[in-house]
Amino acid sequence: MASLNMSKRTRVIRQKTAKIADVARLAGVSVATVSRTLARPEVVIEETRTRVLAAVRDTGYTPNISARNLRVRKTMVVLVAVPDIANPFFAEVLQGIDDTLSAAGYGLIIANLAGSPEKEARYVDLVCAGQADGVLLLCGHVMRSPDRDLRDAGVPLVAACEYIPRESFPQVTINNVDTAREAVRHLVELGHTSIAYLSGPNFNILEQQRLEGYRQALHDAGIATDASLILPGDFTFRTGVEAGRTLLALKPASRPTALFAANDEMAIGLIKTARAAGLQIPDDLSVVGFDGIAYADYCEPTLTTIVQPRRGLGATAAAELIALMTNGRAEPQKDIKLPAMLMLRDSTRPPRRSG
Amino acid sequence: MASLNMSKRTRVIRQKTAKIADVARLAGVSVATVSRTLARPEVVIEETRTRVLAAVRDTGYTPNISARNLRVRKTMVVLVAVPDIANPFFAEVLQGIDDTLSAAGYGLIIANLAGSPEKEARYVDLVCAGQADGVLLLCGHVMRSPDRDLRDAGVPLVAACEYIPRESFPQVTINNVDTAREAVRHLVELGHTSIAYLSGPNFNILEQQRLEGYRQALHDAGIATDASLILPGDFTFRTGVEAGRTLLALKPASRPTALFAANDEMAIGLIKTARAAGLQIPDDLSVVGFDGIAYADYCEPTLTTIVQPRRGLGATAAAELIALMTNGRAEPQKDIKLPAMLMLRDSTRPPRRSG
DNA sequence: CTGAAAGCGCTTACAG
DNA sequence: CTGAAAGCGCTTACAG
Repeated sequence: MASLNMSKRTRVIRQKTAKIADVARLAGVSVATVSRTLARPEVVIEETRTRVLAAVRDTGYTPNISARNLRVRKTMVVLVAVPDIANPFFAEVLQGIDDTLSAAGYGLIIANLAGSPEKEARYVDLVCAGQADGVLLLCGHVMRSPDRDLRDAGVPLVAACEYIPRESFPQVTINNVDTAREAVRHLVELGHTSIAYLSGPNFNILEQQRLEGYRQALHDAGIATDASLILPGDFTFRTGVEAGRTLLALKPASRPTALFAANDEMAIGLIKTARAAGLQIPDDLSVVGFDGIAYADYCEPTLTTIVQPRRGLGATAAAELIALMTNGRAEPQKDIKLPAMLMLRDSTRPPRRSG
Repeated sequence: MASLNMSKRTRVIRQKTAKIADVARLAGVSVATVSRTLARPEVVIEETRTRVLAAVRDTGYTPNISARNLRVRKTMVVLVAVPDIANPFFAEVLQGIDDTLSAAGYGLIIANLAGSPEKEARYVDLVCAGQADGVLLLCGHVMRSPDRDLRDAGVPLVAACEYIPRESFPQVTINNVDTAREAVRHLVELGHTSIAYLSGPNFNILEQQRLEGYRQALHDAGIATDASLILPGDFTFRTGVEAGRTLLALKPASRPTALFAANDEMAIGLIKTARAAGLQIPDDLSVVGFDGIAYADYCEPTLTTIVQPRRGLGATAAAELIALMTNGRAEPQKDIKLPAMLMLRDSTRPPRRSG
């Protein structure tokens, strides 16, 4: 019994990992040579290289990264600040980031801000302590802690998705104004003249830009903006449902024939509510969303929307950051816009009594 | 002009960060005392502590984590292996993990396996190189590289969501068999006797368990399993749509009156297809899903489904791992089951010609 | 092409 | 209660 226990225990003991000195001893060379062989094999003569590589294999050696990092003052880690990791939109952007970063040998620390200043502060401190070589900001602001600002950390910063005004680091976004304008123009071209807007939260830059695009498109078409057609929302399904109720409460005659929602989730909530009350989509109401989440293609009717290049946004931002971390020097201000696409589906058509 | 350039450049220079020796000098103590003051303040007399803390503040000192890790042989990092980071299901589990881990001071490296053996191997090597203190497996298997197995890394492992058979580390899951059985029993109790099953991929453990639950429930009810009512799927919306078509191709008389889908996405795809062809849900066909994704509450009709405690799964698994990393010793085999809940919504009701 | 040695920034017995 | 010193595992000028 006792011996059985013992054998169970021994399995748990951490295997002592080989260090560079072990490899050197086995290969009969100095640690410097082992290090060189691994870093720049071409600088070592073939015979040595063969011996070292064999010793590496036999010992199962992998370099201790903490030690290397301490020595070269790099971490090979990038911090990615996301507002909410559970949001599928960011999950796909993260995929693009992860692909690019991990291919270049970088690790990824995900800072899920989740609206918590404490978490944000902790992550700022982490970066200031030199735990990351660069930061990718998907959160629409430069992170802060009570007594520090991420800009003081001395590592490159790149923003993506949510543009941060008045900053000099590279930013990778879509043109929200123009794209929103295109979405609304689509409704105008179908013959709609009474077009509502379902907004995001006022303070949000994406909301501000999409609202601006809506305004411009109406202006282009010579349609006056009607403040009563701007419905408040906050990007959640729930506020989409509420906006649907607001719309239903209007007299049919004064009801808009089309609506542009600042994101898909709200659009889908609104459609669901409107249909439940007997409104036909798109016959009675055309709806355009924004984002291109997977569900926009699953719902009933499928949603006409602006599809953002999510993986592309992530991958491009990551590539920018890698360039910065590698060059060590900040580039001149760089503002990269990626194309977004209006995806026509079943939720839009000309108004019933058009022309 | 030149001087303007110069000043722009200097802003970019990395601020030299204070090290422990700087603090020690300023406070007039040894580095050992600074280290102690930070690690165990009570062990230092008040006057010293005050001086050290002031010096820390004045220099803006934060410990270099690579150096500390090298010294104490810890990383304070946990690797989380997820099959697909873009899957909202895992995103929410990740939230629970992140909450628990970051509260305990651990960082999070997300290994997005994405079906790539190369990535998997890279992450295994990373852990074997001592870059993480523990690993959370959400991927249903113990990670491997061509020449290594994660079990050899010598760090604690904990699995969650997808049970891994024949392993001795803690696992945190729901009881898929019993829960699936409960879902099907609900259909039986409504009076259904012809109940189809829309499956996941055969090799997947979750699929196997849910299928088993389906079988048991039918057996409990004295209903013979009909192989023709088991429709193939792979957890994607697309295969849900295909299964919907298969169902529609059947003669109405031989069509099942209810269906249990191994996950929500397939259920929603199937419902959409069935409705488009004129089938009434739930009148002509009752549908139960599995998972409780957000969209199950948005779609039309809302989906009766098994809601998994996603954050709870993540948080519990993280807590287990922390315990293991802290104790340093493996616990006896631990199999934690969290309760999942059948959420009744609008997609189920008694069959038309019941009784 | 290779080795000896310094040093990255910390923590922790060991003395005192 | 505090300090001097060793050492964590690497990389990289500097010689030769």
